[in-house]
Amino acid sequence: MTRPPTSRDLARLAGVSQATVSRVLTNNPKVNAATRERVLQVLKDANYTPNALARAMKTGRTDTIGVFMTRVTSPFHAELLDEIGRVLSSVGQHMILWNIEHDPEETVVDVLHQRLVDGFVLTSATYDSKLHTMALASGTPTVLLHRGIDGLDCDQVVGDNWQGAYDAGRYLIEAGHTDIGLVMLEHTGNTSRDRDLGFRAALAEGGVKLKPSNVISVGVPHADGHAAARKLLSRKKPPTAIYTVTDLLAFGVLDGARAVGARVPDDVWVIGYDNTEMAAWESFDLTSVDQPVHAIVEQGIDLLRQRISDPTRPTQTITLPCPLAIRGSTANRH
Amino acid sequence: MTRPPTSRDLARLAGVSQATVSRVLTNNPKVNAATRERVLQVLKDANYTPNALARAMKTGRTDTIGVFMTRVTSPFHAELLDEIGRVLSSVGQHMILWNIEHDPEETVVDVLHQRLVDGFVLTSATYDSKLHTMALASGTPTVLLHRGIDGLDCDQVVGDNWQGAYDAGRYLIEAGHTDIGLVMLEHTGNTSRDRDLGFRAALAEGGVKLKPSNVISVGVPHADGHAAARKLLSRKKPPTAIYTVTDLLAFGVLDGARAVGARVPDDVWVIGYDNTEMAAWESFDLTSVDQPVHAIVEQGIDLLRQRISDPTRPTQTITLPCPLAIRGSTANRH
DNA sequence: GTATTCAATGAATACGTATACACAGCTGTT
DNA sequence: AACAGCTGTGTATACGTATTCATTGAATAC
Repeated sequence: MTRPPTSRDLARLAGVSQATVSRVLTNNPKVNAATRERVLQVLKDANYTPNALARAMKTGRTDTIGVFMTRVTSPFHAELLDEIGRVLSSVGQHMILWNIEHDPEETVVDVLHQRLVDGFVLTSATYDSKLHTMALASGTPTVLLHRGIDGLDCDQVVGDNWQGAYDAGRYLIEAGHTDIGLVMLEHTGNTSRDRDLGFRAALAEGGVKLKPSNVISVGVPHADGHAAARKLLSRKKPPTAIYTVTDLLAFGVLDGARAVGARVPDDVWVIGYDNTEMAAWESFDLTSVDQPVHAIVEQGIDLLRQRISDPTRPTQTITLPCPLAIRGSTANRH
Repeated sequence: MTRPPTSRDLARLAGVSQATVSRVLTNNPKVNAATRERVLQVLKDANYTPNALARAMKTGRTDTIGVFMTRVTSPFHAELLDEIGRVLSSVGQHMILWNIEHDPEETVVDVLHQRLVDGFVLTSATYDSKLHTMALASGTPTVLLHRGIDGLDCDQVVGDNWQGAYDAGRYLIEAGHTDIGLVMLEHTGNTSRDRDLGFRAALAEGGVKLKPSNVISVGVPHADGHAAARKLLSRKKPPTAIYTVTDLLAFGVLDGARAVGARVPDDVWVIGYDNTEMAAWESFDLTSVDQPVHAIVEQGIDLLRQRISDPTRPTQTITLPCPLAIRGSTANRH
């Protein structure tokens, strides 16, 4: 098959007009049942599929959602992407994926005008602030998943980072820890910040002071968690618990602990954030604050689709609870 | 901006015809230099971007590549996806991503006819044999990355799995191992098979017999590697080395070893395949056969683009060497 | 000075679909 | 018997761009 058949070709075959074929395709009720049957048979025989481009040009809808991500190789991001793919597929939408680390900014901005997609999913809003600004300015329906921006007039679905962090802190306090390490991200953003503030709030409420020397700001990679742990645990009097704002950093901390000979949880407890699948691996067996990925994505895509069908509805921010998943890295002390 | 400006709008503004605007956009040389300047200025002022759909319909090219993957959350696949995104972006192509685990088969087949993409990248050819059959039958330019299919008339770029596995086996033999475990995948496919056969060939050549009870076929997940290790290592006389056909399984094996108290590499050596970033983490410190992901993707996309511009050129299969990356999980014995 | 080439541009069309509009045939009401 | 309403269908058009064709004016060649 060199050239795929068009609706006009099939109309001729079925002995009807192109318009009627189109009506059958769009389930237009104004078609005689017998005619519809006949046309459907012809379509099936020809193995016909409408040209998505032509359809999109006419209707202005592409059934495609643009997804912006960073660091696909990071465990949590991979799970997020996987879930986005699952949900979009289940509602019959395609996904165009852009990695804002690789794509030059101009490309990204251009895409907004090209009408290639019906809407945008942004998962790393804080990484590139220009992105959501441009997205909103373009008028394209947009939803922020996982990372939100306070006060932005845009649909958002995020985990309750403050609460999750607070619960983690409270858990440590109740277990009697008083010398606690905090590994946070240097770059500022809602997510990281709340995972920091909530934790501090719990400690303060429990009357535990967080020593400035116990707070370490690092970059994203595993190696940074590793370095932080070495720094914290090679002290004469190391903290008895370390909380990190991502699982990836926690994995690094666990490795760092191993490197300096500190036993987990006997010598030091470790808590991460995200509750990735890997946290359950025996190597890590990591207590972690769970992000309800499925619910975040499901509700986010739902908001997005609502906005696509009705751009005037008021924006909504949904915050979902993040329960603590307790594992061996914080086994109860005796 | 409710409706993005069209080339016709801008033509009016610039005092030229729509055709001239189009000529400027496509770098058609038959435009007066002064006119071109004037039009370009107007385009810039209006922040104009051509409608990608209309352009695609006219030219038959979408500048979009369709990528089919499975298990994005698997470390190697995530790295592969990341690299594909990087390379496509660098050549100005968009990426539509389908996860063939989530997308119903009919959807996948439909997409082939919709002309949404200029070409396909298949990264899990063996997982769903219908996919490449359909892709090729549709006449859409297609390249198989990472997983190839013997004798298929289709561009392919794969690592030399047989050689990589052979080298791994040879490395163990030369270190004096004689009781060796093999953890392979149950489902058949070129990749997994060659990673099996090459390894066996090395052992045979070295005069080492692979006990049937030392060969374990499992599924994909980490947990399966874990179970395999427990089975192998809880024997009265466990093997002194275990080779697995993926890093993910090797991570599971390392965890399993830890669970039964076997020390790595003192009691047992472990070798994986893929050389994922995680293999270098201290938790694992895994010796692994390296897959040249960057080269695979780079050359694969290159083949694909060549085929898009000239569909008649003969297909090509490129096989790239896979060197062994040696780490602590196989520290030299003394 | 006329004929011929050529550069630059506009007018018109096509890509494949969805849909507004027109119209034919039929039913049912008065 | 005439008219309004309804159903089903075809004709024509529009979406926004790229491109063929025709046209114009200028420049070159004799």
